[in-house]
Amino acid sequence: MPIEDAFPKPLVMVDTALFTILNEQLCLILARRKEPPFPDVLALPGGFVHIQEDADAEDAARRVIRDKIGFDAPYLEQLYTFSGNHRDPRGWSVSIAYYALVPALLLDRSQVAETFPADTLPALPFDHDRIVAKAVERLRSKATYSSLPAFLLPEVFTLNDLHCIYQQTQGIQLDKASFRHKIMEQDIIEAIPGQFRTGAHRPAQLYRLTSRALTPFERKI
Amino acid sequence: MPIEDAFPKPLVMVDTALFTILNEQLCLILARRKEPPFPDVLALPGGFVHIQEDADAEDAARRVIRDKIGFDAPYLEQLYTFSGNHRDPRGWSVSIAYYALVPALLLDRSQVAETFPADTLPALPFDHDRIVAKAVERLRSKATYSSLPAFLLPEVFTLNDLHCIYQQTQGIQLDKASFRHKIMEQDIIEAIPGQFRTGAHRPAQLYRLTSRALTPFERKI
DNA sequence: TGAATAGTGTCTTTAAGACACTATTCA
DNA sequence: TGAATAGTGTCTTAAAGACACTATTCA
Repeated sequence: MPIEDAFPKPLVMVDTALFTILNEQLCLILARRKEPPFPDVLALPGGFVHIQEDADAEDAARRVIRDKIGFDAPYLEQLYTFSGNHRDPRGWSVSIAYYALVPALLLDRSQVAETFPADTLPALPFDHDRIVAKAVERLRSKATYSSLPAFLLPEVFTLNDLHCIYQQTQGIQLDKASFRHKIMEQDIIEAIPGQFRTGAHRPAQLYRLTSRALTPFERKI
Repeated sequence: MPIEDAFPKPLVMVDTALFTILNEQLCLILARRKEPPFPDVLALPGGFVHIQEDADAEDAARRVIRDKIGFDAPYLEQLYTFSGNHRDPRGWSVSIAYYALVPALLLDRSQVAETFPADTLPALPFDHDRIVAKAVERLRSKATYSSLPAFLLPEVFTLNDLHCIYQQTQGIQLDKASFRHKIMEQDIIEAIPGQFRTGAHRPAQLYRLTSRALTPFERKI
């Protein structure tokens, strides 16, 4: 018997924390479970790794997310791996958790998703509350020193939109002038020449990200 | 058939990057593999998760480390989970990677460990070079804004020891006076009253950590 | 006393934060 | 013209970095 078959194998799944901003609130997308255990209960979207189908765990997470919202999330990152005998009644399990950021605008078209404010979630099965806590912590932390919050916005946005999203992800007020100075120093966004959002009052310059990848800053925003 | 048995399970293992400082160089502890594949090859210490024995993956990592160096590492943290079909010839596998910091002093007593400078490692099997790269990156990053490097020192040390270890983990020179000012502001260490390291010249005040836990700083060191 | 390590004071430069100011649009 | 949003200039405070200085021990 090969050595690797001498050890009973744990269950291996991925779970995803999908963030979006709705009504100026940080929200999570939950899915109603179809299978036991906990059928019909709201939980983080997730599922078993399919070793014939998925190239790796990140691929499995992408599949889960596509099944749920119908498209790929603009930002996806591995969060943490949760494991042990007590987190799932089916036995010793490993959940490779991911978090992703989804602009609310893209979401409106798909009807499946149920969103809940991150600070008033329903009771979650398994250890999904631990996963959520860790995801929120990571998001808040990276929001202070990277372009991460910009992935919650559509491709084109104003400096005011960006200012608001940084405040919402961090949960604090940021001085408007200082925020603008610092963002412009970071070279993460560029003005779209001649394009403005018009509305009730003075038109606002439109911007886009200079890079599709996450950019860390030297200092906090 | 329960739904969870409908999916073939991946192999699940833990791998550990064990850091220490030897001759003022950042080093890793490697183990000679006993089983196929790659028997007798140097690799990161690791092994399958034992679901009857290990409470969770971190527990498995602690077991692997104890087997290797004979005691628990003062600092242990989950690093990243590597997965996929191509990283192990035995099939689709998941490796939950951890990194740990071990003071060289403790290490000298145990004979088993083979240490290598982190920048001149031998060729490693599987994707262990990726694991090492990620571990070094994490260590360097956390060294800039936390008490992490202190876990490479014995419990009692001088400010000069600490200064050196911060320079070695970050790979840059740090001004002595500025370093001392900033460390003392962080309240992570306390002088041991009346205790000094005597030697060739002026005796140096001895210090210890105020907390056994990692302390993050507001700003970079 | 001078070589070696330990430890401190202070000046300059740079960044952070606060806040008041100007600009442009529409009703 | 005044209300609303957009965008800028500048002053004060605090932190970062550089560097010269003092202190203590032993040979």
